[in-house]
Amino acid sequence: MSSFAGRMKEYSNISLDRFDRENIHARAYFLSHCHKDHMKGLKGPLLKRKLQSSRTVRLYCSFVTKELLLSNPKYSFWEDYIVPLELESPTQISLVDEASGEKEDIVVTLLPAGHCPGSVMFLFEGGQGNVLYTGDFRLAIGDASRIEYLHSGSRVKEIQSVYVDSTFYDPRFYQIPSRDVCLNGILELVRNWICQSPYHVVWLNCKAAYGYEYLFTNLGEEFKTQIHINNLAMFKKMPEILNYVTTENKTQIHACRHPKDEEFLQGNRLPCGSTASDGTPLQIISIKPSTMWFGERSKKTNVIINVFHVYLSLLFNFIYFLLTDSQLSQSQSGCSSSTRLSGSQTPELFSEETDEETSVSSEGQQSLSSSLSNHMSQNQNSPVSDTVILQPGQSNLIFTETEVHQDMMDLPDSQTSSDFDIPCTPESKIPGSQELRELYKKLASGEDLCHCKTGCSSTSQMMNHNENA
DNA sequence: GCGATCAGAT
DNA sequence: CACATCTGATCGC
Repeated sequence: MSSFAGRMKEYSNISLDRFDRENIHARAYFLSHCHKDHMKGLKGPLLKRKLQSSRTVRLYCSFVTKELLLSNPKYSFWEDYIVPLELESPTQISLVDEASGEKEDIVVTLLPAGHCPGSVMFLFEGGQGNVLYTGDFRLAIGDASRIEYLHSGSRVKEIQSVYVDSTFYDPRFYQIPSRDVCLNGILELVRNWICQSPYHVVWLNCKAAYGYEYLFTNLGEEFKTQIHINNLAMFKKMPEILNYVTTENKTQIHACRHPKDEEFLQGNRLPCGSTASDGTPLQIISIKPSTMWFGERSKKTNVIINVFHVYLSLLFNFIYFLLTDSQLSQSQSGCSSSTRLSGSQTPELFSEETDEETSVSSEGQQSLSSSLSNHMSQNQNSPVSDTVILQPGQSNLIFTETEVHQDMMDLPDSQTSSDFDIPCTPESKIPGSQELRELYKKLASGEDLCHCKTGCSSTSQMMNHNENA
């Protein structure tokens, strides 16, 4: 769950993905995507009243997010207060204090985040520098380098702070399979199941509101069918999705939901209630698309497939791309800067120093060697800082998820602080701190990293077959 | 009767 | 315990 309080230090009079408490008084609201844990407060009466009394405050999001939001009647009061923005189209926004008339202009650019339909990252440019808020995102290697608005000419823009989804900021999530690998695995699995008889059906156990659409469209296209879902309202203006979904239940592929869907499955029934008309019991394979391939121990789910988030090695790649390269271009272009890169050009991410003062974003000069592991430990009875500076210069990395894992760099040799074990991705291993160190050095030296194994088509790599299934 | 918060669940 | 929710109990207005 997102633990981000809603405000960024550079532009503190706007709120993102949080709309409760103090955020109500922001001069503008930004919604990165339409998942509930990023919408806290968004249907609250306090916010509703604020909208009616303000002449200037608006909610900014993508067109698709607006459509998804308004398809839920609980949010229909937003209709007149949403300003949808095109992707990759810098837009100037005036942030007005209605009491004093004081005004600040910023330019915002929406960048596709690859997390679910309509999901974006926000790039803000203004008097307090360039700031990137990623929301939840799932990019592949190389994607960031293709985003025009992260560049200025041939160089990467200097980014003051990155507010980043850190859900999988943990060595145990070093590798998770790519979307393509997952999709191909599902296609193969579904093909081998539904070809057996008309009574062999597939149930996709989709927990979140959005994010499975690429599954629906690909399955629909591959098997020339539609996928049964509970209702179509949210996709009514998205024909490219609507073509592949239906509310009629005569299909072999279902993604329907019911509060008691587990009970339905016990009785060989789908959550939509459908059974074979001639009384033949359905053979149901249940597939759970989730980032958490290990979370289901209840015998109910046959196969778990992962979706949604970026994973650690890619996160490093992304952060490296943003932070180091912009610093590099800064020094190369001779811009005024107090920054100097060390000889190796390798940030001391894994320094053993214990200088606490480097942890929080202080003004002015910062140490070249702020330690990541320091920020992971709860010494001095203080809460874990969600700000980590891992870069020479002024760039900050700020996590927006629940908590930063305590034992980030402590595996596997000195496994002391972990209260529980998370199984590794099937057939991948946990990288030790030495391996991570080397990975980071490779990233810093600009080596191209590709994690595709040759011939990695095996579905077993991504699927966790439950023995009781 | 609604919202906020929390425990418990998948 | 993590995902992204959803449901139900309890408390306060």
